[in-house]
Amino acid sequence: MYDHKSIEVKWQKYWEENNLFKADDRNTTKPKYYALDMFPYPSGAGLHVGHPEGYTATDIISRYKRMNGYNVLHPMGWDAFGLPAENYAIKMGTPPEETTNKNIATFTSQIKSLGFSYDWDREINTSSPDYYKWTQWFFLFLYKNGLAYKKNAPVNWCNSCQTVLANEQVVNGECERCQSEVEQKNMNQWFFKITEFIEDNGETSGLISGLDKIDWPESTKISQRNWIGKSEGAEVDFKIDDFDENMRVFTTRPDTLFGATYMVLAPEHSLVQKVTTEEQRAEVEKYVNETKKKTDLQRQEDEKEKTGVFTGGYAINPVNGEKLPIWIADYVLMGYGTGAIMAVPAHDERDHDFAQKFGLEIIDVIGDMEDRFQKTGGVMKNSQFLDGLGIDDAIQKMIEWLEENNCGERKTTYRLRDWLVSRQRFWGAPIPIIYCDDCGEVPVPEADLPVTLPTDVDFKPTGESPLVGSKTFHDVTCPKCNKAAKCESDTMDTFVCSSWYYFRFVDANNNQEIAAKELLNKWMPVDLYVGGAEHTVLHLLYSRFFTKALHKFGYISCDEPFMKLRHQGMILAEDGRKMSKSLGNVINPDDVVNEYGADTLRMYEMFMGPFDQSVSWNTKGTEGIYRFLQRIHRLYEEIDFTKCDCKKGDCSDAPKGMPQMLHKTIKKVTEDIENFRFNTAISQMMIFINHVSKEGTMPKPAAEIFLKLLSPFAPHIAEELWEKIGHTDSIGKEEWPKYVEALTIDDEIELVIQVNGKLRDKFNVSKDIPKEDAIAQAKELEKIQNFLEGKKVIKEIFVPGKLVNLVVK
RNA sequence: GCCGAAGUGGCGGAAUUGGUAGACGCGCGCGACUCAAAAUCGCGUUUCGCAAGAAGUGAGGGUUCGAUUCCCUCCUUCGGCACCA
Repeated sequence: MYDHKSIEVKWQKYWEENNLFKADDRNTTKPKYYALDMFPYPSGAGLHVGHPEGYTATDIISRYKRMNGYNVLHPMGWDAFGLPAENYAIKMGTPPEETTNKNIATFTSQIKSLGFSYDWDREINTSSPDYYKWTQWFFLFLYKNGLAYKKNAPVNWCNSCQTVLANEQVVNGECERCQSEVEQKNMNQWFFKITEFIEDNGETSGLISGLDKIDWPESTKISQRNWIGKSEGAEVDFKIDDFDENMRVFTTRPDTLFGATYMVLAPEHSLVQKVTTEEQRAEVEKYVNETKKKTDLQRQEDEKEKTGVFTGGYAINPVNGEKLPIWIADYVLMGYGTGAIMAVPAHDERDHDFAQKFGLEIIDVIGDMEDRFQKTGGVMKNSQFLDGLGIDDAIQKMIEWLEENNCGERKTTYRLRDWLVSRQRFWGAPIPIIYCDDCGEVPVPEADLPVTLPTDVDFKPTGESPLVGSKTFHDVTCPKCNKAAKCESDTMDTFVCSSWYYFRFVDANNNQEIAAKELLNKWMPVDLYVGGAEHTVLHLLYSRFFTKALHKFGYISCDEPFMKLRHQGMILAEDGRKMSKSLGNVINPDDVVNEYGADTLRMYEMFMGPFDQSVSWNTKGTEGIYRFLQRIHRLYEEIDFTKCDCKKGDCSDAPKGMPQMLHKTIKKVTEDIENFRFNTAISQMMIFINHVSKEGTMPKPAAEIFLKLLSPFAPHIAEELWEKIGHTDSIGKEEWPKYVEALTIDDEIELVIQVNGKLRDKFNVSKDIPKEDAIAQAKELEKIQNFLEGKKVIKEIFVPGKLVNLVVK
């Protein structure tokens, strides 16, 4: 009987006691393989069935790679800082540390019950001082190299969470966490200079070009490129009429400069006051104030209808001296380009809408276009020295002209801004900076790290970090002059902690350095990284930035962290909706493990559908897998190997199609694992077992090979049956089976006969049948003759080993 | 609006250097075993049709001896971005 409970406990214990999954730091002969999961946030809800999907995939690969002779690093840890634990503290008074540790304990036992081959000696927890000491070290590393700086800046402020958010955490003008409206607020905040690495930086490949050398889903790369948002064009100076001052604009279409008919400033632009005339002042101020009150969300709601006000001022077009009225409008954003534009209503859709609404002039400067707003096709007109040129040539010529005449220059602009990392929260890594009245901003000396979180804290949010209220934390002495000073009271965005954790795994217990250099160079980069697609921009972009920073300053030799990336699809509830507590449709992995076992859960999640696709859970499907495992178990109990009469280890002399079935299975499973097609690997194993059941016999070598193929997917039952058929050591130590290509091809094939491309008949024949014989035999067939009657065969097509197609008329 | 992914039986899905559409699993039907049930095993299961046969991979066209696969037009769903000049 297949007793999954006792089997799974038995082998998990065996693996642990025999230290089977330790990555070997000292081995120099085996090639290394670093297989990494996105480490989870240990939430109070416990493990979700979505977690083991990715974990099973990396576990299959890890076990497979070990059997192929690799030295595998496969670690797990906890992304443990974050708001939920702190919010719980606010509500219930329980310290976040306590909540977090409790959740970690739950996650640990849940994950361990699934039999993943993690090297638990390297377990990390971002909220432990042993870890965040190095997060703080990383901050100082960036600071010392000019990549971390403080500035007063308008920031996204969530009034409900009482903290600043990164641009990436603002979704539709709302806080991604609590969905309350996000306000703009000026605050003094820490930033990381991610923009330094957009383009190649010395020897270090940039965030854009680096994408070309990594094996990631194309859609993820495109998202990253879009997020970076590179635009090439020019900045152009327009003289302001009556003032000795320039208004600088950014444009990607300098070719359309002769078509500019008005100018627009963002309402927050510093020139607004200056250019506004007395007659227009009241109206302008009213508009500016209205805009200030509007949140991003409201601005988006108004998207359809353009609004704006004429300032009364004029600017001079540098190419033709035209006087252009200067307007203010909120469709021009202060945060992008220069916060000012030249408007070309003939060739920009937004400017066109605006000009139509306010009756402004529209001058066409490109003819023969399919779409006037597209940058394709067309010939310049009404543009003096550009007339007759194509758009691309005109852009180049105009930029040259601007540069020669000192009124503009070539310019590339990016959407990506520097990363704002300050958070006014408690449950995060404290920023290791001290403010001294005499010495100013002083980094905490490395020897004094970690700056630990205090315990005398009131968690109620005040708009300042709860750390401000802690006497023990806040009051310190200046490391330079020893006078009384204040410690920075903000903590770091939790994304900082999770952007470098994969470096820590290579040397997780080192208390001298972030990780020993030789181990960084031994294990990095990560060979395979698996996790949800929701981290497409944030986490992955930040991690790449950190890697590039370390590379640039000589700490590591790779400049991309994750060579191969795969996303798992989402697992939906049986009803096709997202699993959620409120809908009551959540599947708890513990229940599945309890009822059917870890092997069933693992295999079912791999069998559900293509790995990267969302699929609905189906309880009947888990039963199907359970039945499959029971069937295997029964087969191995009942089968009598003494009946097997083949002598060779690869079963090439076994009877009844067994060699082909076996070698096809080895080939299919091997290739499917390599290509992340776990669902079809499993179906091939089912085909194999169906075949064997039908035959009622299986040669022993085939039985052994099959268990090896099964072992990465369902390791517990594989170990158990491996023992049952007489082995004393772990199946994980075996070598991965090899297939013989010639044995994967059946001697006899089913030759398909088509008439006019339609299947009419088929017959079994040797795979090597020559064309003439095949066609002659096909024509003999009764069914085929019926179709040929009274007609003429005008063409005969033969695909060796596959089909004959007779074209008749 | 833009970018991306995807549309195949009752369901999840398989098959793409163009070559038997529906592998494998679920569900369902029939049968065997059983006093009975469960489990298990066997057979069947795209639709219409008694059959021969016909239709069929979101819709419509095209290329081809042959298209789920390639090309064009369109529709739908999901995911991401969103006044980025």
